Amino acid sequence: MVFVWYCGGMEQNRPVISRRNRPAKPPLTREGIVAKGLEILAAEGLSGLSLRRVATALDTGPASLYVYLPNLGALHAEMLDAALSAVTAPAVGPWRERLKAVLWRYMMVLIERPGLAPLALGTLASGPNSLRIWEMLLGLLQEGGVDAKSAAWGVDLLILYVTAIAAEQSLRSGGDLGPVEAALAQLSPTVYPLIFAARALLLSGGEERGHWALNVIIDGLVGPPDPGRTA
Amino acid sequence: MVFVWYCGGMEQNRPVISRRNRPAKPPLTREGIVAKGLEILAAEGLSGLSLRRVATALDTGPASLYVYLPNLGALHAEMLDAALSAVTAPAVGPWRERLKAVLWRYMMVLIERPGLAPLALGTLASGPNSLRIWEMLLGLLQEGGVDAKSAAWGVDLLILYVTAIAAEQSLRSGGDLGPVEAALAQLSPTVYPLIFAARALLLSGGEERGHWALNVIIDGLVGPPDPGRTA
DNA sequence: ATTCGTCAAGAACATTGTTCGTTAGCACAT
DNA sequence: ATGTGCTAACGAACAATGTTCTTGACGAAT
Repeated sequence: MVFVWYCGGMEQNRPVISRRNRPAKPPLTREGIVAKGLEILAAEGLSGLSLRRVATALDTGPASLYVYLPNLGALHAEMLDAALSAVTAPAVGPWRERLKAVLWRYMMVLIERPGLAPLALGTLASGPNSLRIWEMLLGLLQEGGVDAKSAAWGVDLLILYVTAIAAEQSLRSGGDLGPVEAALAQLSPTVYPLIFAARALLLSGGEERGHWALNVIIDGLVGPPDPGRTA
Repeated sequence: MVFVWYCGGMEQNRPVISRRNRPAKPPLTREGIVAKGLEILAAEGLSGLSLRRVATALDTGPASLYVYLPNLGALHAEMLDAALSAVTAPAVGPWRERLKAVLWRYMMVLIERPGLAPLALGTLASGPNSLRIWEMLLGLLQEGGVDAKSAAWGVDLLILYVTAIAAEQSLRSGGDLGPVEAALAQLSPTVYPLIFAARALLLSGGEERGHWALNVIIDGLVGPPDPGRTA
Protein backbone atom coordinates (compact mmCIF):
# COMPACT_ATOMS: atom_id res chain seq x y z
CA MET A 1 0.00 0.00 0.00
CA VAL A 2 1.39 3.35 -0.98
CA PHE A 3 0.85 6.30 1.25
CA VAL A 4 0.39 9.56 -0.50
CA TRP A 5 -0.20 12.57 1.65
CA TYR A 6 -0.34 15.38 -0.71
CA CYS A 7 -3.38 16.89 -2.01
CA GLY A 8 -4.17 19.29 -4.72
CA GLY A 9 -5.90 22.45 -3.82
CA MET A 10 -8.41 24.23 -5.94
CA GLU A 11 -6.91 27.62 -5.13
CA GLN A 12 -3.46 28.95 -5.97
CA ASN A 13 -3.10 27.48 -9.39
CA ARG A 14 -0.57 29.94 -10.82
CA PRO A 15 2.90 29.39 -9.35
CA VAL A 16 4.82 26.30 -8.49
CA ILE A 17 3.29 24.99 -5.36
CA SER A 18 4.45 22.82 -2.60
CA ARG A 19 1.74 20.37 -1.82
CA ARG A 20 3.07 19.54 1.57
CA ASN A 21 1.63 22.66 3.11
CA ARG A 22 -1.86 21.74 2.13
CA PRO A 23 -4.21 20.17 4.64
CA ALA A 24 -3.97 16.43 4.48
CA LYS A 25 -6.59 14.51 2.57
CA PRO A 26 -7.03 10.78 2.75
CA PRO A 27 -5.60 9.09 -0.32
CA LEU A 28 -8.02 7.98 -2.97
CA THR A 29 -9.00 4.35 -2.95
CA ARG A 30 -11.47 2.43 -5.01
CA GLU A 31 -13.40 1.55 -1.87
CA GLY A 32 -13.53 5.19 -0.86
CA ILE A 33 -14.80 6.23 -4.26
CA VAL A 34 -17.47 3.55 -4.22
CA ALA A 35 -18.51 4.48 -0.69
CA LYS A 36 -18.77 8.14 -1.61
CA GLY A 37 -20.81 7.18 -4.64
CA LEU A 38 -23.27 5.25 -2.51
CA GLU A 39 -23.43 8.20 -0.15
CA ILE A 40 -24.31 10.58 -2.93
CA LEU A 41 -26.78 8.10 -4.36
CA ALA A 42 -28.55 7.85 -1.03
CA ALA A 43 -28.65 11.62 -0.68
CA GLU A 44 -29.61 12.73 -4.17
CA GLY A 45 -30.80 9.73 -6.12
CA LEU A 46 -29.55 8.37 -9.39
CA SER A 47 -29.92 11.59 -11.33
CA GLY A 48 -27.72 13.37 -8.80
CA LEU A 49 -24.94 10.85 -9.20
CA SER A 50 -22.24 11.66 -11.69
CA LEU A 51 -18.55 11.07 -11.94
CA ARG A 52 -17.87 14.73 -11.46
CA ARG A 53 -20.13 14.90 -8.44
CA VAL A 54 -18.27 12.05 -6.79
CA ALA A 55 -14.98 13.68 -7.70
CA THR A 56 -15.85 17.06 -6.21
CA ALA A 57 -17.26 15.35 -3.12
CA LEU A 58 -13.83 13.77 -2.75
CA ASP A 59 -12.26 17.19 -3.33
CA THR A 60 -10.60 16.23 -6.57
CA GLY A 61 -11.12 16.39 -10.30
CA PRO A 62 -12.96 13.92 -12.50
CA ALA A 63 -9.81 12.61 -14.14
CA SER A 64 -8.45 11.35 -10.85
CA LEU A 65 -11.10 8.70 -10.58
CA TYR A 66 -10.00 7.11 -13.83
CA VAL A 67 -6.93 5.80 -12.07
CA TYR A 68 -9.18 3.45 -10.14
CA LEU A 69 -12.13 2.94 -12.46
CA PRO A 70 -12.18 2.37 -16.21
CA ASN A 71 -15.51 4.14 -16.67
CA LEU A 72 -18.77 5.11 -15.05
CA GLY A 73 -20.34 1.72 -15.61
CA ALA A 74 -17.63 0.12 -13.50
CA LEU A 75 -18.44 2.53 -10.69
CA HIS A 76 -22.08 1.56 -10.94
CA ALA A 77 -21.21 -2.13 -10.86
CA GLU A 78 -18.96 -1.70 -7.85
CA MET A 79 -21.56 0.34 -6.03
CA LEU A 80 -24.19 -2.30 -6.65
CA ASP A 81 -21.97 -5.12 -5.52
CA ALA A 82 -20.89 -3.21 -2.43
CA ALA A 83 -24.51 -2.65 -1.47
CA LEU A 84 -25.30 -6.31 -2.06
CA SER A 85 -22.89 -7.29 0.68
CA ALA A 86 -25.81 -6.72 3.05
CA VAL A 87 -27.71 -9.63 1.54
CA THR A 88 -26.86 -12.47 3.87
CA ALA A 89 -28.08 -16.04 4.10
CA PRO A 90 -30.56 -16.93 6.83
CA ALA A 91 -29.15 -19.82 8.81
CA VAL A 92 -32.17 -21.82 9.78
CA GLY A 93 -35.74 -22.47 8.74
CA PRO A 94 -37.51 -24.28 5.93
CA TRP A 95 -35.92 -23.73 2.55
CA ARG A 96 -38.92 -21.90 1.19
CA GLU A 97 -38.80 -19.36 4.00
CA ARG A 98 -35.07 -18.95 3.56
CA LEU A 99 -35.50 -18.42 -0.16
CA LYS A 100 -38.10 -15.78 0.42
CA ALA A 101 -35.97 -14.15 3.11
CA VAL A 102 -33.02 -13.83 0.77
CA LEU A 103 -35.15 -12.32 -1.96
CA TRP A 104 -36.80 -9.97 0.51
CA ARG A 105 -33.45 -8.83 1.80
CA TYR A 106 -32.24 -8.30 -1.76
CA MET A 107 -35.30 -6.23 -2.53
CA MET A 108 -34.96 -4.18 0.63
CA VAL A 109 -31.33 -3.38 -0.04
CA LEU A 110 -32.36 -1.93 -3.38
CA ILE A 111 -35.39 -0.13 -2.01
CA GLU A 112 -33.71 1.39 1.00
CA ARG A 113 -31.26 3.36 -1.11
CA PRO A 114 -33.06 5.62 -3.54
CA GLY A 115 -31.63 5.27 -6.98
CA LEU A 116 -29.90 1.98 -6.45
CA ALA A 117 -32.70 -0.05 -7.99
CA PRO A 118 -32.82 1.81 -11.33
CA LEU A 119 -29.05 1.65 -11.34
CA ALA A 120 -29.21 -2.10 -10.84
CA LEU A 121 -31.58 -2.46 -13.78
CA GLY A 122 -28.96 -1.13 -16.16
CA THR A 123 -25.98 -2.90 -14.67
CA LEU A 124 -24.73 -6.40 -15.20
CA ALA A 125 -23.85 -7.56 -11.74
CA SER A 126 -20.90 -9.92 -11.81
CA GLY A 127 -19.09 -8.95 -8.61
CA PRO A 128 -18.28 -11.29 -5.74
CA ASN A 129 -21.39 -10.46 -3.75
CA SER A 130 -23.55 -11.07 -6.78
CA LEU A 131 -21.91 -14.44 -7.34
CA ARG A 132 -22.32 -15.29 -3.68
CA ILE A 133 -26.05 -14.57 -3.87
CA TRP A 134 -26.36 -16.58 -7.08
CA GLU A 135 -24.70 -19.51 -5.36
CA MET A 136 -27.03 -19.11 -2.40
CA LEU A 137 -30.16 -19.04 -4.52
CA LEU A 138 -29.06 -21.98 -6.64
CA GLY A 139 -28.52 -23.98 -3.47
CA LEU A 140 -31.91 -23.08 -2.09
CA LEU A 141 -33.73 -23.98 -5.29
CA GLN A 142 -31.92 -27.29 -5.54
CA GLU A 143 -32.70 -27.94 -1.90
CA GLY A 144 -36.34 -27.40 -2.80
CA GLY A 145 -36.17 -30.05 -5.47
CA VAL A 146 -36.30 -27.74 -8.46
CA ASP A 147 -34.77 -29.32 -11.54
CA ALA A 148 -31.45 -28.03 -12.82
CA LYS A 149 -32.74 -26.06 -15.75
CA SER A 150 -35.53 -24.37 -13.81
CA ALA A 151 -33.07 -23.57 -11.06
CA ALA A 152 -30.53 -21.98 -13.40
CA TRP A 153 -33.10 -19.98 -15.30
CA GLY A 154 -35.01 -19.31 -12.10
CA VAL A 155 -32.16 -17.63 -10.29
CA ASP A 156 -31.73 -15.23 -13.15
CA LEU A 157 -35.46 -14.64 -13.22
CA LEU A 158 -35.77 -14.14 -9.48
CA ILE A 159 -33.05 -11.52 -9.33
CA LEU A 160 -34.42 -9.71 -12.34
CA TYR A 161 -37.90 -9.83 -10.86
CA VAL A 162 -36.86 -8.54 -7.47
CA THR A 163 -34.80 -5.78 -9.03
CA ALA A 164 -37.64 -4.64 -11.22
CA ILE A 165 -40.09 -4.63 -8.32
CA ALA A 166 -37.62 -2.64 -6.25
CA ALA A 167 -37.23 -0.09 -9.00
CA GLU A 168 -40.95 0.34 -9.19
CA GLN A 169 -41.43 0.37 -5.44
CA SER A 170 -38.67 2.88 -4.82
CA LEU A 171 -40.28 5.34 -7.15
CA ARG A 172 -43.71 4.68 -5.71
CA SER A 173 -42.55 5.67 -2.26
CA GLY A 174 -39.92 8.03 -3.53
CA GLY A 175 -42.01 10.97 -4.53
CA ASP A 176 -43.42 11.91 -7.88
CA LEU A 177 -46.29 9.58 -8.36
CA GLY A 178 -48.20 12.70 -9.26
CA PRO A 179 -48.42 12.13 -13.02
CA VAL A 180 -49.82 8.65 -12.49
CA GLU A 181 -52.44 9.86 -10.08
CA ALA A 182 -53.36 12.63 -12.47
CA ALA A 183 -53.65 10.21 -15.37
CA LEU A 184 -55.88 7.92 -13.33
CA ALA A 185 -58.00 10.80 -12.13
CA GLN A 186 -58.75 12.07 -15.62
CA LEU A 187 -59.58 8.59 -16.90
CA SER A 188 -62.76 8.14 -18.87
CA PRO A 189 -65.04 5.61 -17.13
CA THR A 190 -66.67 4.71 -20.42
CA VAL A 191 -63.54 4.10 -22.48
CA TYR A 192 -61.62 2.32 -19.74
CA PRO A 193 -64.23 0.95 -17.35
CA LEU A 194 -62.07 -1.76 -15.83
CA ILE A 195 -59.14 0.53 -15.11
CA PHE A 196 -61.52 3.08 -13.73
CA ALA A 197 -63.10 0.55 -11.41
CA ALA A 198 -59.73 -0.66 -10.23
CA ARG A 199 -58.07 2.72 -9.95
CA ALA A 200 -58.03 2.69 -6.16
CA LEU A 201 -56.51 -0.79 -5.99
CA LEU A 202 -53.90 0.00 -8.59
CA LEU A 203 -52.07 2.40 -6.30
CA SER A 204 -52.78 0.59 -3.06
CA GLY A 205 -50.56 -1.62 -1.01
CA GLY A 206 -47.27 -0.92 0.65
CA GLU A 207 -45.11 -3.60 2.12
CA GLU A 208 -47.92 -6.10 1.75
CA ARG A 209 -47.71 -5.71 -2.00
CA GLY A 210 -44.05 -6.65 -1.99
CA HIS A 211 -44.73 -9.83 -0.05
CA TRP A 212 -47.55 -10.66 -2.39
CA ALA A 213 -45.32 -10.21 -5.42
CA LEU A 214 -42.65 -12.44 -3.94
CA ASN A 215 -45.17 -15.15 -3.24
CA VAL A 216 -46.47 -14.94 -6.79
CA ILE A 217 -43.09 -15.60 -8.35
CA ILE A 218 -42.13 -18.30 -5.87
CA ASP A 219 -45.44 -20.05 -6.37
CA GLY A 220 -44.93 -19.85 -10.10
CA LEU A 221 -41.47 -21.27 -9.86
CA VAL A 222 -41.82 -24.04 -7.29
CA GLY A 223 -45.55 -24.42 -6.82
CA PRO A 224 -47.81 -23.38 -3.95
CA PRO A 225 -46.38 -23.92 -0.46
CA ASP A 226 -48.26 -26.54 1.47
CA PRO A 227 -50.78 -28.77 -0.21
CA GLY A 228 -48.86 -28.95 -3.46
CA ARG A 229 -46.31 -31.51 -4.37
CA THR A 230 -43.53 -32.09 -1.90
CA ALA A 231 -39.96 -32.84 -2.77
CA MET B 1 -47.66 2.44 -13.07
CA VAL B 2 -44.56 0.94 -14.22
CA PHE B 3 -41.53 3.07 -13.76
CA VAL B 4 -42.12 6.71 -13.94
CA TRP B 5 -39.02 8.34 -12.86
CA TYR B 6 -39.59 10.47 -15.72
CA CYS B 7 -43.08 10.95 -16.86
CA GLY B 8 -43.36 13.11 -19.85
CA GLY B 9 -46.77 14.46 -20.42
CA MET B 10 -48.50 13.14 -23.45
CA GLU B 11 -50.98 15.89 -23.14
CA GLN B 12 -50.39 18.75 -25.48
CA ASN B 13 -53.87 19.77 -26.32
CA ARG B 14 -53.26 22.70 -28.61
CA PRO B 15 -53.15 21.51 -32.21
CA VAL B 16 -50.02 22.64 -33.96
CA ILE B 17 -49.86 23.33 -37.66
CA SER B 18 -46.54 23.24 -39.36
CA ARG B 19 -45.38 25.90 -41.72
CA ARG B 20 -42.56 24.32 -43.60
CA ASN B 21 -44.50 23.62 -46.76
CA ARG B 22 -42.79 26.33 -48.68
CA PRO B 23 -39.12 25.36 -48.63
CA ALA B 24 -39.73 21.87 -50.03
CA LYS B 25 -39.11 20.34 -46.67
CA PRO B 26 -41.90 18.16 -45.28
CA PRO B 27 -43.63 19.88 -42.40
CA LEU B 28 -42.80 18.78 -38.91
CA THR B 29 -45.43 16.79 -37.09
CA ARG B 30 -45.39 15.02 -33.80
CA GLU B 31 -46.10 11.74 -35.54
CA GLY B 32 -43.24 12.31 -37.93
CA ILE B 33 -40.85 13.05 -35.11
CA VAL B 34 -41.94 9.94 -33.24
CA ALA B 35 -41.63 7.82 -36.37
CA LYS B 36 -38.16 9.13 -37.06
CA GLY B 37 -37.23 8.45 -33.47
CA LEU B 38 -38.35 4.83 -33.78
CA GLU B 39 -36.44 4.59 -37.02
CA ILE B 40 -33.23 5.81 -35.40
CA LEU B 41 -33.84 3.57 -32.40
CA ALA B 42 -34.14 0.54 -34.65
CA ALA B 43 -31.01 1.49 -36.54
CA GLU B 44 -28.68 2.57 -33.76
CA GLY B 45 -30.14 1.46 -30.46
CA LEU B 46 -31.00 3.52 -27.44
CA SER B 47 -27.57 5.05 -27.04
CA GLY B 48 -27.73 6.34 -30.59
CA LEU B 49 -31.02 8.08 -29.99
CA SER B 50 -30.86 11.68 -28.96
CA LEU B 51 -32.97 14.72 -29.54
CA ARG B 52 -30.29 16.25 -31.70
CA ARG B 53 -29.96 13.12 -33.78
CA VAL B 54 -33.67 13.05 -34.46
CA ALA B 55 -33.52 16.74 -35.29
CA THR B 56 -30.68 16.43 -37.77
CA ALA B 57 -32.35 13.39 -39.30
CA LEU B 58 -35.34 15.64 -39.89
CA ASP B 59 -33.05 18.31 -41.30
CA THR B 60 -33.68 20.84 -38.58
CA GLY B 61 -32.25 22.03 -35.30
CA PRO B 62 -32.90 20.61 -31.86
CA ALA B 63 -34.97 23.58 -30.75
CA SER B 64 -37.56 22.92 -33.41
CA LEU B 65 -38.69 19.71 -31.78
CA TYR B 66 -39.64 21.55 -28.63
CA VAL B 67 -42.60 22.99 -30.43
CA TYR B 68 -44.12 19.51 -30.56
CA LEU B 69 -42.63 17.87 -27.49
CA PRO B 70 -42.06 19.30 -24.02
CA ASN B 71 -38.92 17.26 -23.47
CA LEU B 72 -37.07 14.08 -24.31
CA GLY B 73 -39.10 11.98 -21.89
CA ALA B 74 -42.23 12.84 -23.80
CA LEU B 75 -40.60 11.65 -27.01
CA HIS B 76 -39.71 8.39 -25.32
CA ALA B 77 -43.25 7.97 -24.04
CA GLU B 78 -44.73 8.65 -27.46
CA MET B 79 -42.32 6.26 -29.12
CA LEU B 80 -43.18 3.53 -26.65
CA ASP B 81 -46.88 4.03 -27.04
CA ALA B 82 -46.63 4.10 -30.80
CA ALA B 83 -44.77 0.80 -30.77
CA LEU B 84 -47.34 -0.69 -28.40
CA SER B 85 -50.03 -0.21 -31.02
CA ALA B 86 -48.87 -3.56 -32.40
CA VAL B 87 -50.07 -5.36 -29.27
CA THR B 88 -53.51 -6.51 -30.26
CA ALA B 89 -56.07 -8.69 -28.55
CA PRO B 90 -56.48 -12.26 -29.75
CA ALA B 91 -60.12 -12.77 -30.57
CA VAL B 92 -60.75 -16.37 -29.67
CA GLY B 93 -59.41 -19.12 -27.48
CA PRO B 94 -59.38 -19.92 -23.79
CA TRP B 95 -58.66 -16.90 -21.63
CA ARG B 96 -55.40 -18.30 -20.38
CA GLU B 97 -54.05 -18.67 -23.89
CA ARG B 98 -55.24 -15.20 -24.80
CA LEU B 99 -53.57 -13.77 -21.72
CA LYS B 100 -50.32 -15.42 -22.60
CA ALA B 101 -50.62 -14.33 -26.22
CA VAL B 102 -51.01 -10.70 -25.22
CA LEU B 103 -48.02 -10.84 -22.92
CA TRP B 104 -45.97 -12.62 -25.54
CA ARG B 105 -46.85 -10.02 -28.12
CA TYR B 106 -45.96 -7.26 -25.67
CA MET B 107 -42.61 -8.84 -24.98
CA MET B 108 -41.88 -9.39 -28.66
CA VAL B 109 -42.66 -5.80 -29.53
CA LEU B 110 -40.05 -4.70 -27.01
CA ILE B 111 -37.51 -7.31 -28.03
CA GLU B 112 -37.83 -6.89 -31.78
CA ARG B 113 -36.75 -3.26 -31.72
CA PRO B 114 -33.31 -2.90 -30.20
CA GLY B 115 -33.31 -0.26 -27.51
CA LEU B 116 -37.03 -0.08 -27.00
CA ALA B 117 -37.01 -2.33 -23.95
CA PRO B 118 -34.49 -0.31 -21.93
CA LEU B 119 -36.36 2.76 -23.00
CA ALA B 120 -39.57 1.25 -21.68
CA LEU B 121 -37.93 0.60 -18.33
CA GLY B 122 -37.43 4.30 -17.78
CA THR B 123 -40.66 5.54 -19.24
CA LEU B 124 -44.16 5.57 -17.96
CA ALA B 125 -46.42 4.47 -20.74
CA SER B 126 -49.63 6.31 -20.05
CA GLY B 127 -50.64 6.73 -23.66
CA PRO B 128 -53.78 5.33 -25.25
CA ASN B 129 -52.19 2.07 -26.34
CA SER B 130 -50.87 1.43 -22.87
CA LEU B 131 -54.26 2.08 -21.34
CA ARG B 132 -55.84 -0.17 -23.92
CA ILE B 133 -53.51 -3.01 -22.99
CA TRP B 134 -54.15 -2.44 -19.30
CA GLU B 135 -57.85 -2.66 -19.94
CA MET B 136 -57.34 -5.83 -21.96
CA LEU B 137 -55.26 -7.52 -19.28
CA LEU B 138 -57.65 -6.52 -16.52
CA GLY B 139 -60.49 -8.05 -18.49
CA LEU B 140 -58.60 -11.27 -19.11
CA LEU B 141 -57.66 -11.69 -15.46
CA GLN B 142 -61.21 -11.03 -14.34
CA GLU B 143 -62.45 -13.47 -16.94
CA GLY B 144 -60.13 -16.00 -15.36
CA GLY B 145 -61.71 -15.49 -11.99
CA VAL B 146 -58.84 -13.65 -10.39
CA ASP B 147 -60.01 -11.49 -7.49
CA ALA B 148 -60.02 -7.74 -7.89
CA LYS B 149 -56.93 -6.98 -5.86
CA SER B 150 -54.82 -9.67 -7.48
CA ALA B 151 -56.01 -8.51 -10.88
CA ALA B 152 -55.13 -4.89 -10.26
CA TRP B 153 -51.76 -5.65 -8.77
CA GLY B 154 -51.25 -8.43 -11.28
CA VAL B 155 -51.58 -6.27 -14.37
CA ASP B 156 -48.94 -3.95 -13.03
CA LEU B 157 -46.78 -6.92 -12.18
CA LEU B 158 -47.23 -8.63 -15.55
CA ILE B 159 -46.27 -5.56 -17.56
CA LEU B 160 -43.33 -4.88 -15.31
CA TYR B 161 -42.29 -8.50 -15.66
CA VAL B 162 -42.38 -8.74 -19.42
CA THR B 163 -40.70 -5.36 -19.75
CA ALA B 164 -37.88 -6.40 -17.46
CA ILE B 165 -37.45 -9.70 -19.30
CA ALA B 166 -37.33 -7.89 -22.61
CA ALA B 167 -34.81 -5.41 -21.28
CA GLU B 168 -32.60 -8.16 -20.00
CA GLN B 169 -32.90 -10.01 -23.26
CA SER B 170 -31.86 -6.97 -25.25
CA LEU B 171 -29.04 -6.35 -22.82
CA ARG B 172 -27.99 -9.95 -23.33
CA SER B 173 -28.18 -10.06 -27.08
CA GLY B 174 -27.52 -6.49 -28.04
CA GLY B 175 -24.71 -5.37 -25.87
CA ASP B 176 -21.63 -6.82 -24.34
CA LEU B 177 -22.19 -10.01 -22.46
CA GLY B 178 -18.45 -9.90 -22.06
CA PRO B 179 -18.20 -9.29 -18.32
CA VAL B 180 -20.63 -12.06 -17.51
CA GLU B 181 -19.04 -14.59 -19.80
CA ALA B 182 -15.63 -13.67 -18.50
CA ALA B 183 -16.81 -13.98 -14.93
CA LEU B 184 -18.34 -17.36 -15.68
CA ALA B 185 -15.24 -18.57 -17.49
CA GLN B 186 -12.86 -17.62 -14.71
CA LEU B 187 -15.17 -18.96 -12.04
CA SER B 188 -13.61 -21.00 -9.28
CA PRO B 189 -15.29 -24.44 -9.09
CA THR B 190 -14.45 -24.67 -5.41
CA VAL B 191 -15.78 -21.28 -4.31
CA TYR B 192 -18.89 -21.35 -6.48
CA PRO B 193 -19.55 -25.02 -7.23
CA LEU B 194 -23.24 -24.63 -8.00
CA ILE B 195 -22.78 -21.75 -10.42
CA PHE B 196 -19.92 -23.63 -12.00
CA ALA B 197 -22.05 -26.70 -12.49
CA ALA B 198 -24.90 -24.68 -13.94
CA ARG B 199 -22.82 -22.32 -16.06
CA ALA B 200 -23.90 -23.88 -19.33
CA LEU B 201 -27.58 -23.71 -18.41
CA LEU B 202 -27.35 -20.14 -17.19
CA LEU B 203 -26.73 -18.75 -20.64
CA SER B 204 -28.83 -21.26 -22.52
CA GLY B 205 -32.29 -20.96 -23.93
CA GLY B 206 -33.67 -18.71 -26.59
CA GLU B 207 -37.33 -18.39 -27.34
CA GLU B 208 -38.09 -21.37 -25.14
CA ARG B 209 -36.82 -19.45 -22.15
CA GLY B 210 -39.25 -16.63 -22.79
CA HIS B 211 -42.20 -19.03 -22.91
CA TRP B 212 -41.00 -20.67 -19.75
CA ALA B 213 -40.76 -17.32 -17.98
CA LEU B 214 -44.26 -16.37 -19.03
CA ASN B 215 -45.66 -19.65 -17.77
CA VAL B 216 -43.91 -19.13 -14.45
CA ILE B 217 -45.52 -15.78 -13.79
CA ILE B 218 -48.94 -16.86 -15.00
CA ASP B 219 -48.81 -19.99 -12.88
CA GLY B 220 -47.84 -17.88 -9.91
CA LEU B 221 -50.64 -15.46 -10.49
CA VAL B 222 -53.56 -17.71 -11.40
CA GLY B 223 -52.36 -21.18 -10.54
CA PRO B 224 -51.32 -24.07 -12.79
CA PRO B 225 -53.37 -24.48 -15.94
CA ASP B 226 -55.48 -27.58 -15.91
CA PRO B 227 -56.06 -29.57 -12.76
CA GLY B 228 -55.90 -26.54 -10.50
CA ARG B 229 -58.80 -24.69 -9.06
CA THR B 230 -61.44 -23.44 -11.41
CA ALA B 231 -63.43 -20.30 -10.99
C1' DA C 1 21.79 12.02 -7.72
C1' DT C 2 19.32 10.29 -11.32
C1' DT C 3 15.72 7.66 -13.21
C1' DC C 4 11.31 5.67 -13.27
C1' DG C 5 6.71 4.42 -12.30
C1' DT C 6 2.46 5.93 -10.25
C1' DC C 7 -1.13 8.82 -8.35
C1' DA C 8 -3.27 13.18 -8.86
C1' DA C 9 -4.92 17.14 -11.22
C1' DG C 10 -5.97 20.78 -14.67
C1' DA C 11 -7.59 21.58 -19.01
C1' DA C 12 -9.87 20.40 -22.90
C1' DC C 13 -13.16 17.75 -26.13
C1' DA C 14 -17.27 16.00 -27.89
C1' DT C 15 -22.03 15.31 -26.68
C1' DT C 16 -26.06 15.79 -24.30
C1' DG C 17 -30.87 18.21 -23.05
C1' DT C 18 -32.81 22.54 -22.80
C1' DT C 19 -33.73 27.63 -23.14
C1' DC C 20 -33.43 32.34 -25.14
C1' DG C 21 -34.18 35.47 -28.58
C1' DT C 22 -35.23 36.28 -33.33
C1' DT C 23 -37.22 35.60 -37.86
C1' DA C 24 -40.69 34.77 -41.02
C1' DG C 25 -44.97 33.50 -42.70
C1' DC C 26 -50.04 33.15 -41.89
C1' DA C 27 -54.88 34.90 -40.18
C1' DC C 28 -57.52 38.49 -39.20
C1' DA C 29 -59.08 43.32 -37.86
C1' DT C 30 -58.88 47.77 -39.52
C1' DA D 1 -53.93 47.50 -48.76
C1' DT D 2 -52.09 47.98 -44.22
C1' DG D 3 -50.98 46.81 -39.85
C1' DT D 4 -51.12 43.69 -35.75
C1' DG D 5 -50.62 39.54 -33.36
C1' DC D 6 -49.62 34.71 -33.19
C1' DT D 7 -46.55 31.04 -33.65
C1' DA D 8 -43.70 27.46 -36.14
C1' DA D 9 -38.88 27.24 -37.04
C1' DC D 10 -34.34 28.13 -36.22
C1' DG D 11 -29.52 29.67 -34.74
C1' DA D 12 -26.97 30.30 -30.91
C1' DA D 13 -25.84 29.63 -26.46
C1' DC D 14 -25.71 27.38 -21.70
C1' DA D 15 -24.81 24.13 -18.28
C1' DA D 16 -23.68 19.53 -17.43
C1' DT D 17 -22.04 15.04 -18.72
C1' DG D 18 -18.25 11.15 -19.58
C1' DT D 19 -13.77 10.72 -21.14
C1' DT D 20 -8.95 11.66 -22.64
C1' DC D 21 -4.55 14.28 -22.97
C1' DT D 22 -1.01 16.13 -20.75
C1' DT D 23 1.54 17.68 -17.05
C1' DG D 24 3.37 17.54 -12.58
C1' DA D 25 4.84 15.91 -8.02
C1' DC D 26 6.08 12.48 -5.07
C1' DG D 27 8.23 7.70 -3.41
C1' DA D 28 11.18 4.18 -4.47
C1' DA D 29 14.65 1.86 -6.97
C1' DT D 30 19.02 2.24 -9.25
